[in-house]
Amino acid sequence: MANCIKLASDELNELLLDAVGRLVADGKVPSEPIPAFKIEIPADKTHGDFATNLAMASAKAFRMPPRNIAALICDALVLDGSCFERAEIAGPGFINLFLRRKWFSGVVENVLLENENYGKTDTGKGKRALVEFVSANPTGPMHVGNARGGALGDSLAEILLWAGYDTQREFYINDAGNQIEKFATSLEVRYMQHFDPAVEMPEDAYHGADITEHAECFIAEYGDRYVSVPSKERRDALVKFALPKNVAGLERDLKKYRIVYDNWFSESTLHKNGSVKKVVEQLTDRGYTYEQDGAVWFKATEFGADKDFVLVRANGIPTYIVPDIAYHYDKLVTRSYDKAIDILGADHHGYVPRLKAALTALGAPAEKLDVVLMQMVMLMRDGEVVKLSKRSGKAITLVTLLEEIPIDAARFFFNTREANSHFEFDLDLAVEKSSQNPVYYVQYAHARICSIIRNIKEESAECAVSDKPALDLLDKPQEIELIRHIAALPVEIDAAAKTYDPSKITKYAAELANLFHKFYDSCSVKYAETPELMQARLTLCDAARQTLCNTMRILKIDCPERM
RNA sequence: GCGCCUUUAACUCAGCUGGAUAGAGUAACUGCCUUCUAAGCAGUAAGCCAAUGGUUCGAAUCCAUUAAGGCGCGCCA
Repeated sequence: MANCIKLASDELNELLLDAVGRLVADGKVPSEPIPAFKIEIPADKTHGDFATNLAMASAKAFRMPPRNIAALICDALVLDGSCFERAEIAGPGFINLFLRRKWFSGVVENVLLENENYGKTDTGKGKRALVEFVSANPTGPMHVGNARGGALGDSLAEILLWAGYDTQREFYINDAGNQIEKFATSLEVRYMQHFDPAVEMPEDAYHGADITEHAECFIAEYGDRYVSVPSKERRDALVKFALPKNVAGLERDLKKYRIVYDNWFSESTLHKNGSVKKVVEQLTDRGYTYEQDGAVWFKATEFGADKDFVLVRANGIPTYIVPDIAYHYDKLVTRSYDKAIDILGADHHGYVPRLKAALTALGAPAEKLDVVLMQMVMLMRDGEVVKLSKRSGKAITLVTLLEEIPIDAARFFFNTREANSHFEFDLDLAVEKSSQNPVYYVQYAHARICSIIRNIKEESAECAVSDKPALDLLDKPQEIELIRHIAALPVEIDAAAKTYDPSKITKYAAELANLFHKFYDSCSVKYAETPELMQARLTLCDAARQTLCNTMRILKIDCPERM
């Protein structure tokens, strides 16, 4: 039987329910429904391995003081044959439970049995999930916000995989619509400027150097062949030339960031196969649209949104949200994912209810769409905010960022905060004093463990005194603490998957590293009192290494064996 | 004006669907390498949990109001 916190917690839940059931049967407490109660892991270790507020939560229902109820429950608890050794009453009526020594040895054995799979759960078994993230505009380079979204989305997808979901990563390419028109205009102007400097770039077009480069490459290949053709032909040629290069660039840069997508989904396919048109038609057929000032509006307020919005402009061109609706309809209905997750910037928050309203109106299961809103990244340099501006061409791009700071650091750092918190990214700190970054602390722990194992294996070939290490020799507080935390990985992964929060995993990793460093400091492996103890500790080191390595694999961070 | 997010130590942030003396990392100060990696460990100092009311056995956590900051509210995406 695999030992982990999750199973112990489940077992405790049953034991408690049994005990209360007996009390009710014996008439010691009134026959009332048992109120919801919590089983938690106390922060203070003297409060046991688990604690429950059952007695306090049921005080009202049983009309008795919490401590009296706690005493009755403790008497009625049958711990024989369970993984618990004893129960104590504490504070205002908490019941604290202590695990048996043997349980801890089981944890270590289990990690080494499961190895690179330790931590995986089957919570999402049989369910398909899609995580869409970054989906940066292909008209220009990616910015720092995309760096956060990338680290977040990619780690989240990995967490879902570990939690048992059949998960895919997807990038949505906005290769149609107004942005592409603007892209075309920008390219066209740069192209024409080469032959006639008097041509001016509109204020709202893209002024970046990348546009000029594209134009120059185009000229190198085609020369003035497109100067005197109709504008449409020229624009199409330029876009057809530059856009695939940009998309390939996105793919290449993201790969450098260790992000590889399962799907690249083109918006243009939704136009070509008629899905976009169908959205408007279907909403109209169902009577959810109306005309006003020559535009087609969707009655979003009938589906819980704050206001109606335009689907088709007076000029006959649909707004950006129509292909988005078609796209999400495709995820939820055509491809029928059980879970579709979008990672979006917080500036999209008003847009989410509208999208969902339209999906609901189309009969799609909008509740299967979960949007993780990510707050802005504030870049700080010299104590001042660095403003991001795509137009100025001077914005810090993802590529520049990754040239400045190690990828390990970036991926870890962006996942140290919840998506929902504003992120202050100190460039000076990340660049100059990168050793302060917690990622090094975690990697150092891994390298240290490897070093210990390496040393012992080199020096004493006979380090294995028996096939089955005497793991119950591990009883120092630092050893127990370490094991307890190792045992928590599967719960932590489930929690991260449930709340869509990879920062739980970075916190877990940092805590694990910390507990290892403490263990290292007080429990020598090489100079253990007996060979048996040395072997037991060596085994624990290996389990800690494996656990640390697994969390770092989730975050796609290197596990260095030497530092 | 309306909506979303934020406000906890000097700085950056945790605090899990209300629970036991409010935590961590930086920065500051003090110890610890003639033994496995000191990128480490141990310790000290540092808080009116933005403010005020409310809900109850119990609130940093839930509710209301206020204040400060960020972001939205387009026939832009």
